[in-house]
Amino acid sequence: MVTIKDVAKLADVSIATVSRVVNGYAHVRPEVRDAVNKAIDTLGYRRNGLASSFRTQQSNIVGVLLRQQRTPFSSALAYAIETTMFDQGYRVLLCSTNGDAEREEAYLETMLDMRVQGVIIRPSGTTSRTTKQVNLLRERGISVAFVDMKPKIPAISSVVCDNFSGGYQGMRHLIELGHRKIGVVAGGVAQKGGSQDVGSERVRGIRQAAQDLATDVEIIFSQPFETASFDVGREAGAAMITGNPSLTAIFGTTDMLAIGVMHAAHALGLDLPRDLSILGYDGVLESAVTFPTLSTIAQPIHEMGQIAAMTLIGHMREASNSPRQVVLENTLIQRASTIPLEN
Amino acid sequence: MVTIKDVAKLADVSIATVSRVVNGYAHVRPEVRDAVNKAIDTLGYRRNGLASSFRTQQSNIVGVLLRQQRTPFSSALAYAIETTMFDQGYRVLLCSTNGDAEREEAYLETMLDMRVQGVIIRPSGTTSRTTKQVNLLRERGISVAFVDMKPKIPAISSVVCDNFSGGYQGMRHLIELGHRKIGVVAGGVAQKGGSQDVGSERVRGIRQAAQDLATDVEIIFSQPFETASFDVGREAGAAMITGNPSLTAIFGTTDMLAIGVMHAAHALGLDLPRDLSILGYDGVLESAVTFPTLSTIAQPIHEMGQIAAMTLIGHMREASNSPRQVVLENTLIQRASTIPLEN
DNA sequence: CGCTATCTTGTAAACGTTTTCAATACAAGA
DNA sequence: TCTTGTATTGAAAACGTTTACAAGATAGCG
Repeated sequence: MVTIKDVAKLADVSIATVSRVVNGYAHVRPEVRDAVNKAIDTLGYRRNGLASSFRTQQSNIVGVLLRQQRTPFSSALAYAIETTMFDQGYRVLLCSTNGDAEREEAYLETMLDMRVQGVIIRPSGTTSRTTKQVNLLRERGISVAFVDMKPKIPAISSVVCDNFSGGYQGMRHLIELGHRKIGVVAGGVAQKGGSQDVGSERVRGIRQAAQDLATDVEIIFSQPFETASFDVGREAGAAMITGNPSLTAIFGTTDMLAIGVMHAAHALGLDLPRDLSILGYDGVLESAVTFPTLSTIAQPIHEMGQIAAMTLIGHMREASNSPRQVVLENTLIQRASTIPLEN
Repeated sequence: MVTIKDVAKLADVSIATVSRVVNGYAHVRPEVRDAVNKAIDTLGYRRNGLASSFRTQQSNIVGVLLRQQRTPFSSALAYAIETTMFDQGYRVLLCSTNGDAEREEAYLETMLDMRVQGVIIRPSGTTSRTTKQVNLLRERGISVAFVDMKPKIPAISSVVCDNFSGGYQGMRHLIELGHRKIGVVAGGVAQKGGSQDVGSERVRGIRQAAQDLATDVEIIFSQPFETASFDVGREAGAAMITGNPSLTAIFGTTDMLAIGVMHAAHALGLDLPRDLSILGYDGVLESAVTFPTLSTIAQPIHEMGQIAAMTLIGHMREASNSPRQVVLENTLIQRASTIPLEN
């Protein structure tokens, strides 16, 4: 393996000069620079990143810890973060833990080991473990940012969507369409009672909208599910529809949930959207391909990832940057699954 | 930051001994070992991974280069690779390039810089660039494995599905159901004429099955699309259905394509699956949530990722391992979208 | 021409670890 | 007791870079 020394020898300069050329520093005579570059080309020299990372104690790597289950949302978010980081010269160590404590532990060690410059965490609902992890990271001077969940410790930057407002908007949409008897299949709700999780927030928004906007609205809630999968949606949807035949709309607090409900409705022979309006939440790819296409409260997933990445980078580059809490708005995408109530 | 020296001083041993303890080598007296461990705990010492990676020139990181567009398939594959690698003690540098040459270049440099131990590549159809990249990697002694595409260079291990057989199976399924006039919306076909790409293979299988299994089958092919998205499927599906009203089945060579076709059919007022059977290919999550649920030729995505990872690890640990070409079978998942032809 | 400021370059010292080599201690066998 | 082999340990040399410091060269200025 050809090292800086070989280049120095061939170009007849010192290794310091080669290093300066490689790193693009000023104060190198053009002839010398050219000679060095020629030597580099001749030998096919390539800086040993392990050595330079070691020397500078900078890895240019950031960890992305995705605790929640692998979902379309997660992967879209990861992708947004990765590309943004890439453009800023950072590389991403992706850590999908599925909430497995052991795996988290190991990943955290890797990150510490690699001296990652920063970490973006999408925490799951339960945060006791998270807090400990975050403290460990910050003790070592590693910047941390949260995405999709507000931290309990306010000293940490975060980027979240306003799930309360999103729930509110969704409910308003349904009410404005004339629906008065509305089912809500709620998922993504932390079981430990932490009320900051996205699911609970959405439900809060839904409640508030019902209270604000119409006196005659009746909401039927499913039990609050922790997981928000297609299967959960299908089962809860089936139960809800058969148990409450007079429902005219169902709001799933997740697209996958809503899609599950849609299937249940189909299976029960309902004609969608005529017999039942269905509204989702997330705006993931899948919501665009259902039949009928799913109206949904869309999250700006890409923007979330982007802003989270840029925020973290801000902290990494300037440790004194004060933390900031970014809240993004969700927006209703009206597609075919929600229609006005026929009287 | 506390280093091995601090530990050595506190435990009153040499740094060599500390290193031995940290790395779990034999030949350390139990008392000494305990003393060192105590010192480590007291000081909160943690090995500097950058330093040890540098010293050993081993990063324990593998690159995963996903060239093709971000799709459910891609992310499922990435996840499978990541978890397998994790279990084997490796970490993954995820490189989504979307086929952007500049991005690929930069990622490749990062990988070389970081001295990744190996790289898994899912190449896109066009392989001229790939070949150059692979050579560059191998020159530096970095193991390479392909996933989802056979390499032109046979010296490289690969894991692929038998797309020919998959196409064949799909066609057989439709023929056995009695369909004789079948549309094929073909995507994922490399434009450069390389016939080894998955799309072309599937089409070959389809052709062969038609030839083998029935004399009276008529196939209407769409143009071969490079992308295999929902939108492409919808448009091609609409054109195909309106242009050939007597079709009784359509085979999309990708789930997203088939889902697009399904939408087109819905939009044209067809009653699915009665009026038209639709078959997909991939077995991604989305195929299970359509209405009607999509019959599909499922790829063992997780297994592919897993085997690719293990194969690469094999090469990394034992450079003399001879390359192997693994071919996995696709299997038909019959759901609701394909039904026997009513006479 | 001499002085000073600025450019350019090289020397050498880190960075924190792993690992080779040699030295010591100790136990077992003769 | 002497020898020999083995277990345990430490000293010191890497690994390839970056960078502080110093020194020499050059240019600008009076």
